[in-house]
Amino acid sequence: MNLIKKPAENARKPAAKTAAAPPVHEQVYQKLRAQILFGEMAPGQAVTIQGLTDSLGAGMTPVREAIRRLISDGALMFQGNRRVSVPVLSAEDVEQLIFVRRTIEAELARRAARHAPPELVAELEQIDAELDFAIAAGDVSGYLLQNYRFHSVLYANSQAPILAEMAERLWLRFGPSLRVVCGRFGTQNLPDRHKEMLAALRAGDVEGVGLAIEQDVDQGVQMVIAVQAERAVSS
Amino acid sequence: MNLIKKPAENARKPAAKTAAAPPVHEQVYQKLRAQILFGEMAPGQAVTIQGLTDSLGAGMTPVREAIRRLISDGALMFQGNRRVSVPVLSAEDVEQLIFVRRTIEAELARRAARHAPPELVAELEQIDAELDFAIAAGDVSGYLLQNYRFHSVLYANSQAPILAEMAERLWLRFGPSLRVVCGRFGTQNLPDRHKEMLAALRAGDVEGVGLAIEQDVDQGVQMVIAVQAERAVSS
DNA sequence: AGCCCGAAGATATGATCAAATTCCGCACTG
DNA sequence: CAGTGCGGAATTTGATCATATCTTCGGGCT
Repeated sequence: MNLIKKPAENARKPAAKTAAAPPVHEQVYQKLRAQILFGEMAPGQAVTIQGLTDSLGAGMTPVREAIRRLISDGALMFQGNRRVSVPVLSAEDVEQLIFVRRTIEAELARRAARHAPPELVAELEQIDAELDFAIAAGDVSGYLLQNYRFHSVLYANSQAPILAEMAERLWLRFGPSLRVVCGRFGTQNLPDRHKEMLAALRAGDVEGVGLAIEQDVDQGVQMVIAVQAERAVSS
Repeated sequence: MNLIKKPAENARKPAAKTAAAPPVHEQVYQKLRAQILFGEMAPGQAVTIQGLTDSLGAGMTPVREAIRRLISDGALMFQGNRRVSVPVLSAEDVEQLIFVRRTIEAELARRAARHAPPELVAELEQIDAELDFAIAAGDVSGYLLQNYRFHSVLYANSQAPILAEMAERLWLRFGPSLRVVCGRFGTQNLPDRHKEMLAALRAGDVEGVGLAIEQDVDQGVQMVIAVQAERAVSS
């Protein structure tokens, strides 16, 4: 058997309730999720279980579970013959996704706007400022992170957890493509409607908030479509 | 590394390629999915891994993966302390779900209507006939199955796989509650808008098809809400 | 009532089996 | 003689299971 006894000395948990570490499969899921969401994985890239077991230092069962969840999320794709990869969005995919994103995210924005506490407005302004800073600095990762946070925080305050979760899933599908867009256009040329949205939010203009978010979604997706078109020409 | 190299004799499998059985975790997923979709599991019912490993005769790894997928689908719920159960829909849940269902399913119906081959119409008529038969016979399981098939076949022909998949997920959330509704009202009092929808489909009335499906969804959800209200009173 | 202990169940690992892709050498053809 | 395609072994990776450890829950004892 194994001669080396495994280091069990960390087994002594302090008597205080130290937030009970989340299970490994959850940690793996969150890590992979972040990697996909922020474009650390390219569309089409292959994902192997064994590769992740040692890059993340986890056993295969937790990695397996995380991958299944991400496939169900649409963040990864099962390629028939038991291979897994990061999906490449087709024009049809984008067309369907934009429909749902517009509907759901606009609704979430309206709901958040309907009872937005002042602290929420302040937090969003803070995030948007950091976003502008990242754009000015040409910091692609920072841009992707803050842009995500802006929407995510807004939706988390819409009192509609199911819709918010659906929106998060949709963002997961766009993550890899968004990174490609940034690589192509740089951060300078990525307009958003956050300022308009914040103005409407301060004014209590619920419909205006929804409209601004809808246009924001549109603009983001337009960039993806533009890059797709370029790719199609060069192929 | 392991110093003992195992011989690794290659046992050549018989050449009979008999339809390549799907992996166990997929089979388990499909079975559980069907059980939830057709109301064989009650809302609130606890689900244990070990219970499934022997009721389905599978190992725990495949069962685990199937459960994670279903949790991600919203068909099961992770109860914080490592327990898993069939979710109970709250009034807020239903309110959010109805919004998405109306939007997505109406859109799917319109897309299917836009290029519906005659065979599709025939197939839907066939299914609707079987549905009526199940209603007349008071066959709850048959009703749930055929009602699901009616929508599922329609959406599968909408040339929008991503939207169709989202619709399937939404149906999974309603499955357990629908069974409860049938138990409460019987099959006799479950009106649908399938006849109107088929008429519009035959007439090529795209908007009419969308409207009929929207009303069909509404009616189904109204029943769920009604039962919820009853429960709330009795609690 | 509070505490301890045992049982049931969940999490995680590593081993083992199976499949698929890759790679390499060989023969065949132009 | 060189290039090309084919077949099979070797390697890589996925799938499944058996097992060990840890958590949580509930019952019984003080």
